[in-house]
Amino acid sequence: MQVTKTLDYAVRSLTYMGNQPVEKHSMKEISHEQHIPLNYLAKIMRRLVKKGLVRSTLGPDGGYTLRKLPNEINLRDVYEAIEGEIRMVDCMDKDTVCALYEACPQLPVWDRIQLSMVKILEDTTLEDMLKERKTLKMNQVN
Amino acid sequence: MQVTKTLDYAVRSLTYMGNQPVEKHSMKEISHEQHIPLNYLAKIMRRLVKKGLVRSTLGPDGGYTLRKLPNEINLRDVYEAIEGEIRMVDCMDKDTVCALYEACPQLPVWDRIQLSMVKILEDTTLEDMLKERKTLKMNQVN
DNA sequence: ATATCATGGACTTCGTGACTCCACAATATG
DNA sequence: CATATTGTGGAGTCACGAAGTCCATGATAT
Repeated sequence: MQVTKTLDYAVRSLTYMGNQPVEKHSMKEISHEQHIPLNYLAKIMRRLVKKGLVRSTLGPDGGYTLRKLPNEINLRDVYEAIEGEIRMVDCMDKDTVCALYEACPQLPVWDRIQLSMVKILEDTTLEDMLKERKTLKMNQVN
Repeated sequence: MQVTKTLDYAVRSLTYMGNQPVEKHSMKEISHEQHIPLNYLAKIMRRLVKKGLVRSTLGPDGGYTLRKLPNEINLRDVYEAIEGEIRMVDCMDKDTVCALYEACPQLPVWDRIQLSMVKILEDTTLEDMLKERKTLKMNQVN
């Protein structure tokens, strides 16, 4: 029930990109600015590319660009790009068979929690997070 | 972000006990009825005893008894007995220092999710789960 | 042609979930 | 009192996945 470092890295990379005026960012830049191990970041970025959240260009002056606007990328997309489908318990997988399924007392609870979690993730875009951060910063200054 | 088997075992043991007319249940009985490895169940029960959810008696005819009524035991108690304090990200730990804490864009989101999860867990008692199960069963029969 | 970027795979390390095993302590019953 | 029956508590095993490293390869701007 914990947020992995990998997911944290992904979110940080994306919010960083969304917050910069420039469009293109090299792995080196992101790695350095966000303190993420370069080689590990490479693996993370590939998943974001595969999911279509980010476009990559090769060669010198290559790098990554957000494929959508920050207000069009929600956290559910990011979560699923990194962790795969959201599933609180294995028996929620339709391929898994559980003898108790029909009468399982727990399932409705985990389902409720999962639904509320998914809703919050869906309702939160990169832009929301960046706005919230700026508000926090202003509060800090005053 | 998954429910561990251990937590599942704990919940199943408790709901099983809460659903039986008898008060006392041996590890053997619970293990057999709920298909939980005996030796592993022993470790789980220890945590429930330590947290005060269950009382244990030794010797022949010994076993475990719920210390409260099923409507007085909520899932948060069970969760924390098994997994410890609920915390989505490590930086929510007050002993952990994070340089970005004040301006972290993600923290509010994980916090919202954690709060909604805790609320659902707190609002759900063993009795709630058992009632829900019975409803499900009836639906199944009809 | 070469330096600079991302890609993709193999590999290592470490922690933890899910167990097992066993010696020990308490206690009910004959 | 002896013994069988129960839970206690600690050590140890095993597999898997998160986190991270390394490197050969492929694309491309200059």
